[in-house]
Amino acid sequence: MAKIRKPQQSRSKQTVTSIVEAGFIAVARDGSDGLGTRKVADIAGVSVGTLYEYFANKEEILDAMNQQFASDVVAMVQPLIPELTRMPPRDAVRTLQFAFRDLLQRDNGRYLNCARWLGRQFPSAHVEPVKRVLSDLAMQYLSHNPQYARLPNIPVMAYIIIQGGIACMVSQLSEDNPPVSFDQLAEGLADMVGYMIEGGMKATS
Amino acid sequence: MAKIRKPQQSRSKQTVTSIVEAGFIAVARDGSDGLGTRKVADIAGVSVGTLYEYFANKEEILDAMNQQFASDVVAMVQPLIPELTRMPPRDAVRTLQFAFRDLLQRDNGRYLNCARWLGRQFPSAHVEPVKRVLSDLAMQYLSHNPQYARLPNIPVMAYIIIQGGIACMVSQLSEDNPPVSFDQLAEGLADMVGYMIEGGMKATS
Amino acid sequence: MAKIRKPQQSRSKQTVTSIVEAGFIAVARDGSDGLGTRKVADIAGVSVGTLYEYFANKEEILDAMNQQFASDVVAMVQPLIPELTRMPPRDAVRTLQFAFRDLLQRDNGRYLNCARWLGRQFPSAHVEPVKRVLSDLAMQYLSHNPQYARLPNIPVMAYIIIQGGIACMVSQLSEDNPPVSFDQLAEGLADMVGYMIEGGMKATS
Amino acid sequence: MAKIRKPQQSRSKQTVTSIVEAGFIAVARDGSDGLGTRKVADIAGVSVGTLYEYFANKEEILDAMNQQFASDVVAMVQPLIPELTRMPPRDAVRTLQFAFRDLLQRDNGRYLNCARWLGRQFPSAHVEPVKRVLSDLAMQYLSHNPQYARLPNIPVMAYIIIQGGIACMVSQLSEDNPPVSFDQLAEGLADMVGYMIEGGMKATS
DNA sequence: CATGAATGAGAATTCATTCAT
DNA sequence: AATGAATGAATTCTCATTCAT
Repeated sequence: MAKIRKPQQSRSKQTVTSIVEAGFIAVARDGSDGLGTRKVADIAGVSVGTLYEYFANKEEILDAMNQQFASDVVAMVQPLIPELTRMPPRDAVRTLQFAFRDLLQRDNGRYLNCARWLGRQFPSAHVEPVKRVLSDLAMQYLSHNPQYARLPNIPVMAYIIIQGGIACMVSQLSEDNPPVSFDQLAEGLADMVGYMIEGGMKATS
Repeated sequence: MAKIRKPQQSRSKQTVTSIVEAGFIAVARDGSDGLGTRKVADIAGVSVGTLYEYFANKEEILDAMNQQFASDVVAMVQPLIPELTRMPPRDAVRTLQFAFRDLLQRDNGRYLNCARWLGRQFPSAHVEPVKRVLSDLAMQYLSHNPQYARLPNIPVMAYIIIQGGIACMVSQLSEDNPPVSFDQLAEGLADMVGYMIEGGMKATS
Repeated sequence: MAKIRKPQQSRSKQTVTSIVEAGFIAVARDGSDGLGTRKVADIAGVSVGTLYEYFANKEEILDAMNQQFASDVVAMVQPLIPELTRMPPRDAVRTLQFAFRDLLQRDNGRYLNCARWLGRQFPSAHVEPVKRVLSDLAMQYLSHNPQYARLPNIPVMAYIIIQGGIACMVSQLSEDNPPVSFDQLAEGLADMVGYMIEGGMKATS
Repeated sequence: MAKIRKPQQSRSKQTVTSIVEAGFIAVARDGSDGLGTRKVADIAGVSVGTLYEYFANKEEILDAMNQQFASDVVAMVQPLIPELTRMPPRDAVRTLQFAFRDLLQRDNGRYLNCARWLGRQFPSAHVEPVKRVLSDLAMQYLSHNPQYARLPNIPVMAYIIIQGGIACMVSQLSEDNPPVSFDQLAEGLADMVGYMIEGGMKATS
């Protein structure tokens, strides 16, 4: 039953890390077919057996990758919150986008490739912390800028901006000949949020 | 080498159709694992051998599915254009969204499931006609509503609306407990476009 | 679901046969480790894939072997019944034992090796027909020799003779230097049954 | 090469014991798949490394289990001999059977499970001492009851009774719905021996 | 002495593709 | 044209055994 060992020595902790690492490299290299256990083990420089010492199956590797992504997102957003809350919406959106792009492109586009190839099976679980930090950001932003609190449909608009915004960024960054540059996209999204807020404010005034 | 026959007789054409059909059914039933050649052949009611008479490999079936999707999109949008061009932006966006939802959900969510499970490998090729018809729609809309032609950044905004909008819809329709209803989403996107246009118009006036 | 094809062409029926055949050969050659899918496929002269066309898994091959054994036992006992019922008990037991030995040693000890190596997992299922034919034999013997019907404990004695007798034969035939010869064993068992009947008859007279 | 230590200290002896113990527990729990080195080591509460300090390989653990079984049989039979030699045959057989059943069922059916799952590979070696004690029993019985010494075929009959009797007991105790109870079986075997002796005596008188 | 991380050959099973009929 | 039997490389996962610490 309790067959998977939690790493107890520092050597084994390193092994776990290198396997997850290898998972990212494999996806980056070979797309959605890259997550073969053999391939991952090879890249990690360990044997298949070792891989299975720490992960019950293929799935769990993907889970670990997810988890790492989620915590990296949190680690990126969290410290930005104070800064963002002091910006006007447009600037905040722009700033967040560039930060997000950097995250997506970090380590040879590690996360970008996952989003690209693994689609829906990538952010399968572990999205909770991400939702929490984004929700936290929204809350703090509103309490620092209470004038926006009377905007209508905040949850819906947030859903659109987040889901749509991320999709746009992933799409743009993945395309070989993107019809719009990332800067244009960022500016566009910022404008869009700006207009939306201005429009929404007027509508409820 | 030139082994794949182009179907020239009606029976053959029917076979090809049923294979592509089977592809959709398979994905709907078994997700991303559904596209096994055996499974598809079984569902189509033909033998594996027959399948390979018409498709050189697995890939080509997916291609054909893509192609059908693309032409269905075109077939859906094309006839709507005259109607849409006569609507105010908000209504046009809303109408388009509902039409798109119907398309995604047609035949037991055939296309929705493809977008859901096959991710980026689904709209791999054959997007050209889709781009063309959307671009056509935009052109015609602008020539019927010339006042919007001076909006800034139309291509960028279109990119955002289309990529982001589709992603939002697919996401919303795929979720088990979506945090926002489809109607709310449609209204939100419509508002967003509305605000954007109003804002953009003012900015350039 | 219905993935395993029932052989429809004569070629495939031959394939199934040769796979089961190979199962027996493999066990005879390599003991309990012989039932590897690869090994069996090799011996059968087919590829692993082909093996899995007809058997869902390893288990099913063993099942088929069982089934064949069971039907061979029935085919051996059935036609002997008329003859056996006309013999005195001692002779009947002896005759049956030699028939059984021949069956166990047929085809290079095919069944003997299975009993030897696979132990309890061999006669896992499909024993029903065997039980039926033995019970049939007993019935017919008693109705032809009604004087024995008043023997006490017939079911218990039958259990002992059958289970014990088979175990003795398998054991004797498997040993490299058996302490008793098969003929001695046969004679001994026959005597034992004889004494038992005589004793039992006297006890109830 | 001479790597395996003979346990010389009491702690080591305890370790060896607990490993063999674990072997029995593992088989009882998981059947023939239970004898994995990992599993045994876990149950024994030692590491795999330690296991290999005392046993060169899996085989040797099984050997040790065999050996223990053999010595337990001897330890059970030996002290019964004086008592048994003073009983009439029927009682002696019955007594021995119940003693044997107790041994098979001891410690949650430890030995019964081994006989059940490991089949022929269980009493692989180390049967010599068992044979010796049984032969000793027979000798002593005959010298205390010399009237039976003129029975014909004593070795053959003994073979049948022992091999057949054990098989019957293991079979009966292993079955979920045994067609005969253990008591019936014991009585039946006792009767059988009784009849055999009576018959045999008469035959040679 | 003891540990447990690491190994890697090998097992079962799948699946895209080919080919004889 | 159509069939479906056959293929075999590739994949996931296991387990007896070794070895550095």
